[in-house]
Amino acid sequence: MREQAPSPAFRRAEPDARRLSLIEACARVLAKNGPTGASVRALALEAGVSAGLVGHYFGGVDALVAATYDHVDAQVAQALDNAVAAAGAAPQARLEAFVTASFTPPIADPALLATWIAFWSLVTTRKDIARQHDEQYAAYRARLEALLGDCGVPRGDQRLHAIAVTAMVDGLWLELCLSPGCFSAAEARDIARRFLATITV
Amino acid sequence: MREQAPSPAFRRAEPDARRLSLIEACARVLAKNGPTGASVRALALEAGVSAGLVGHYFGGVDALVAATYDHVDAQVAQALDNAVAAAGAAPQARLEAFVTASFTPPIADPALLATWIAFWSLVTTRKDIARQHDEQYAAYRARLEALLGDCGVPRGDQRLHAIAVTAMVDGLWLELCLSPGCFSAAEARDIARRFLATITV
DNA sequence: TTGCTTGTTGAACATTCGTATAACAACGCG
DNA sequence: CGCGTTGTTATACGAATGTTCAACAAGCAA
Repeated sequence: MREQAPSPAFRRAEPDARRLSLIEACARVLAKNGPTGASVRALALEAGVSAGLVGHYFGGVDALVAATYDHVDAQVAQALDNAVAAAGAAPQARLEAFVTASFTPPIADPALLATWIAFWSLVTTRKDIARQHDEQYAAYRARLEALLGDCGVPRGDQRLHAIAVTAMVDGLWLELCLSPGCFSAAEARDIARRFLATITV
Repeated sequence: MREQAPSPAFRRAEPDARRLSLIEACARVLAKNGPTGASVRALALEAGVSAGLVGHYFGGVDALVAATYDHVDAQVAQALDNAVAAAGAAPQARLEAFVTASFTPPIADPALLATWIAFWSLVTTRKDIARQHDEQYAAYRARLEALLGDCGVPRGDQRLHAIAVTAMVDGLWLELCLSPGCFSAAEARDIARRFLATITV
């Protein structure tokens, strides 16, 4: 009878896997305790690792928050693409699906908002993060412009209309997360649909 | 020859005046260093008082941030009212002035955004602050509903239209502060004006 | 002037923070 | 099997944090 195999005190992980677990832990901590509670130690505890690893992989909390934003943004983009794909081939339906998906559970989630707010709070202070924000925001608008183009919106009008639609969606999404009782997701969808109708007619 | 009059080591202030100086200091610190840099000591240093006073008047940073939000929000409301008053008597012009004023310097200011973000970061965590947010947001929408009503928008449509306009303004204002290079304040005004035209026609 | 009230300070406290570093151990490789 | 690499931990350290509290002094009243 052998002694019980000594369970490893820790396991090595693929760098990407470890990074991901820290990113997911960061999202959870931000959602639960807000930016104030996102200390190196709290993040490491949530991820089940030692505090040193945060510095080892990201060098600081700010970079981890930026990486978390990037990761969550990619998930949102994926969800939006799925919604568009599920909408079929009609350009109007695809555009509408893209826009209204922001008010459906995977995306309209106060937990996501926490990551967004933590990221926004860094935009003013750090120039590199401001650039990251510009890029990811431009990518969102570019996808929207393409969908608008498919609906027959002239190229010259696409930019401003994309800015308008983005603003509308962001504003509705923000308020839907901040005070869910004020209006419903269905109402947000209605508002967005009516606004799109004024553009793509 | 008398000795130099000993300059007071500190001066007593009216409670309200002291509170106000702390609030203004909080707004400056938030704009400069973000929510992370808004510690009790940093705030007291900026206000030129000892750290103990923050606790004495507000009990903590959170309450001070909430008071700062309240103060800045009142200033914004004042600026909006001024814009409406300066627009004359025509309901359409008054509504347009109310909406587009958000994209003009006193309001469209990244320094203001810092206070907003710090406040938003507390909404999810603290219930009392969530209530404060709901109230101030409802007040904004109520003013907007009144202006919409003056423009002939039926009472039954006012609520949803006010939500829509608020979302549009918030989204444009947010993005204008976060990445000022993406589009101009004049373009934001154009977008808002066109959207209002689809409502009040 | 004298005394009282209380706004204000400054120091002390226990925590918590970020970071650096030495020791450790998991895992691939020979 | 044993070795070396390096991901990981644990510890330690100084700095910064929030909070408390006794002592002080500004300003008013008598």
